[in-house]
Amino acid sequence: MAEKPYHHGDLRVALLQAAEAELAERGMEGFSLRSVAKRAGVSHAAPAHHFGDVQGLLTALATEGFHRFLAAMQAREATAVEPRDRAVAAGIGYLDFALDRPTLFRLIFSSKKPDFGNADLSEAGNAAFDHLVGLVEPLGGGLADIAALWAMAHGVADLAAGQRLRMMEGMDEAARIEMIKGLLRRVLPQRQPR
Amino acid sequence: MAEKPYHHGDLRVALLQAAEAELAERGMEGFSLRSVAKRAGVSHAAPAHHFGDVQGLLTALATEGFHRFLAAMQAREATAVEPRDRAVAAGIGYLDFALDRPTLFRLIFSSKKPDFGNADLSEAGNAAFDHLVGLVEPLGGGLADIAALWAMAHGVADLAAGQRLRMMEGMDEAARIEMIKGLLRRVLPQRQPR
DNA sequence: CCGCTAATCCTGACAGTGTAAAGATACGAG
DNA sequence: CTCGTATCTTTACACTGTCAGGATTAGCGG
Repeated sequence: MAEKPYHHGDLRVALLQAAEAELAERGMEGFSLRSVAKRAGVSHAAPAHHFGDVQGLLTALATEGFHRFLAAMQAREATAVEPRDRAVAAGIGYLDFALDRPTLFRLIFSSKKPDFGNADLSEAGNAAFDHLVGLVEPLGGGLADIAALWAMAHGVADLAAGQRLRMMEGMDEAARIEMIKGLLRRVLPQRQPR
Repeated sequence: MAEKPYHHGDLRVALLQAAEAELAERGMEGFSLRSVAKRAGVSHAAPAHHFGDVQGLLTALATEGFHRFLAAMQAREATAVEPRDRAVAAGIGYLDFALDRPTLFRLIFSSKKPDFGNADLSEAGNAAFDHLVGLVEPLGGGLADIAALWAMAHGVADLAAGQRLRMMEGMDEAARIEMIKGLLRRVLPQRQPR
């Protein structure tokens, strides 16, 4: 158990953790590769070997971000059984992720730094999208219904991540969730009349 | 008419134009103050006198961005008369702005670089928000209805700005607009029954 | 028209950034 | 045990934002 072993042993995941912490603290704008390396206790050029350049690091981080994003939706869905309730719950999970990790949310949806042509990242993103599609399907929804749920969930989440929903700040969490659920229900396909 | 007058004469607006062009070409991430200065044909330290630092420049640019954002909504509203149609049209204008100037849209809604505590910027942002509120008011809508319209319009616009709405890319503009109008109508307060 | 102040712009410097090249170290297969 | 190779460090370079100080000129009272 040397103080400073020349070989870290698990630098790749250590760098990803450090990058996420750095992103959470200093934000997407003030993100620094050298600072990430310092946080991981390693020289500033060490990340290059694992990720190539900063884009490679952020691409890997975004991939992990999409996995957590999907997990956040699924966690909320587990509390519901009816298809409509599950779709609404997924929207709440969408918001959860944006509130818990706003910078990761921005890295995934509003940044151009990751390489979205990367196979792993693309796959992770498609998985999240396909999951949303699968939620609308049992409701007999079409393309417009998928877009509706997605846009509403994303709109709420992105505004919340940017702290642009001051109207929500005065409410306690339960009331806030109930209000968002109401918004999401508006856009779901209505039960067929008759 | 000297070749290079020592005093530019109108450097402030020239820098703002250069900054906007730079933002459109290289994106929010690769934005460089020195490059903006070079584009305006001026030394790298010249902007400091007019804007202080890069945050000052981006704050001024964001302020102008909010004005154009509001104008984009109003331009679409002019084509409608009914209150409901006006609210829907505003949503289309929201999308117009995000598609025409995605990086400016991101500067305003997804960046932390501008100083949103700045009086001018704050006022410009509030004006846009207040305008949205004024659109929902004649519909008898409450707080939830404002949030609904805002979130739906913002969700569509932000996804479009990030080119995450591939389902829309195959459609011609008229069909796309008609689809978005349908999404926006979903969230507006329904006509009171009876 | 003169002269002075203040606004405007430039030059030079510094710390910090990402990345590439080359050297140091240690792991693991043979 | 040896040696190739993966891993990490050191060094260097161009670029960034910001600051200090100097150069230029516009504006204006006299």
